[in-house]
Amino acid sequence: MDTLDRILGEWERERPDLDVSALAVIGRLSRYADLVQARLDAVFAEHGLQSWEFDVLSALRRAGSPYELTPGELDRALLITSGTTTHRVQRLESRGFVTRRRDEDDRRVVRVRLTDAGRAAHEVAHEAHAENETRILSGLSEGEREELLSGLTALGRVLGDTVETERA
Amino acid sequence: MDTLDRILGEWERERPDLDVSALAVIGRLSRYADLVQARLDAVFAEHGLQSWEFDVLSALRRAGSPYELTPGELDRALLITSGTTTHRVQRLESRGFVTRRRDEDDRRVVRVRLTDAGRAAHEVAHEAHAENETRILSGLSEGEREELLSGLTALGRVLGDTVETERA
DNA sequence: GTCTGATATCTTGATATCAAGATTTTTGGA
DNA sequence: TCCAAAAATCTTGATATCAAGATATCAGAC
Repeated sequence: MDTLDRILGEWERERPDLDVSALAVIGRLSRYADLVQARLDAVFAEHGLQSWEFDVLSALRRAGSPYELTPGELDRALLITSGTTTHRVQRLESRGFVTRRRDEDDRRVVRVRLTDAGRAAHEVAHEAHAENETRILSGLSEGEREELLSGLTALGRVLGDTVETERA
Repeated sequence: MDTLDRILGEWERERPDLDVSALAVIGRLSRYADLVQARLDAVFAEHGLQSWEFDVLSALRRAGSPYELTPGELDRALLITSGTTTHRVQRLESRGFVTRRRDEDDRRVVRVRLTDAGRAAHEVAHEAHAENETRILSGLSEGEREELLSGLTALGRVLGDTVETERA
C-alpha cells in the first residue's frame, strides 16, 4: 500500500466509472521524481550547491575542454528559458564558478566558461552525487532496475525524446 | 539515441572512470517527469487551470462529500509547505472554487471546502486530463507499460513511499 | 484554574522561474 | 549599399514556492 494506491482507492470510491490505470503510472512517475529530487537536493546542499547550480556546472563540464557553452546552448541543454539562464549565469559568475565574455566573431554570442574553481566545486559535488544516485537505486533488485530502465526508455520514445545521430 | 544516451556518452568521453548506470535511470526519471508534466499543463491550460490549482481541487474532490480538508491535510497530501497552501487556497477562494471557514470545535483549524463551481470546473478538467494521461501512455505496448509500472512501484518501495493500512 | 508545550494557520522576505518584449548584431536579398 | 528579417541575449514584471518566524488556540500536568 503506497500513496498512489491510496489515491487510486479514493477515486475508486468516488468515481468507480473512471479508468485510473494511466494515473497509476503517471502519478507514480511525478511523485517519485519529486521524492528522488529531494534526496539529490540534500547532497547538493551538503556541498553548498543548489540543484540548478549543479546542473549548469555539469552541462559545462560535460561539454569538455575548454568547458564552454553559450547561453542558448544552456537553454536547450537544461530545458529552461533564456531569462532563467541569464539569472543562473549571473549567480554562478558572482560565485566565481563561471566567466562570461563576448564572442569576437559574432558579437551577439556570449561564451560562458567554467573556471577552475567551478570545475573543482563540481568535481567534489559530482562524486557525492553519483554515490547518492547509486545508493538510492541500491535497494532495487537487478530485475527491478532493468524493468524500470526499460520502461522509462520506452516512455522516452513515446514522449519523442530522440536525438539525431551524426551522419558519416 | 535519446537525450540521456547523449549525456551518458559525454560523460563516457570526459570521465570514462565514472559509473553512470544510476544516472541512466534517475536522469530519465526526472527528465520524463518534466516532459510529461508539460503535456499535462497544456491540457489544464485549455481549461483555464494551473496544474497546482487542479491538484488542490482534486485532493478536495477525492476526499469525498462534503469535499472538505484542512490546510494541514492539504500540506501533507500535496507535499507542499503551509505558506504555499495559504497562497493556493486564497487564489482558489478568489476564483470562487473553494470556501474557507473556522472550525467551531477547534478554532485553530480551518475547513477548506469545494464549491459547486469548483467541483464543476474540476469535473470538466478531470475528464480531459484522464484522456490526456491515457493518450500519453497509449504508445506503450502492454509489456512496456507493465515494466514501467512495476519498476516505478519498486522504486516507490525503496523511497519509503508506504502508507499504513487501517487496522480491523 | 493556570502555565507550558504542542498544534494549526498565516505572514514575511527572499528567490527561481517564466512569458513577453527590448536591444544588439548578423545575414541575405534587392 | 541598405534594409528587413532572423538570431542571441538580456530586461521587466508577475508569480509560485520555500524557510523561518509570528499568532492564535488547545491539551495536559500540576
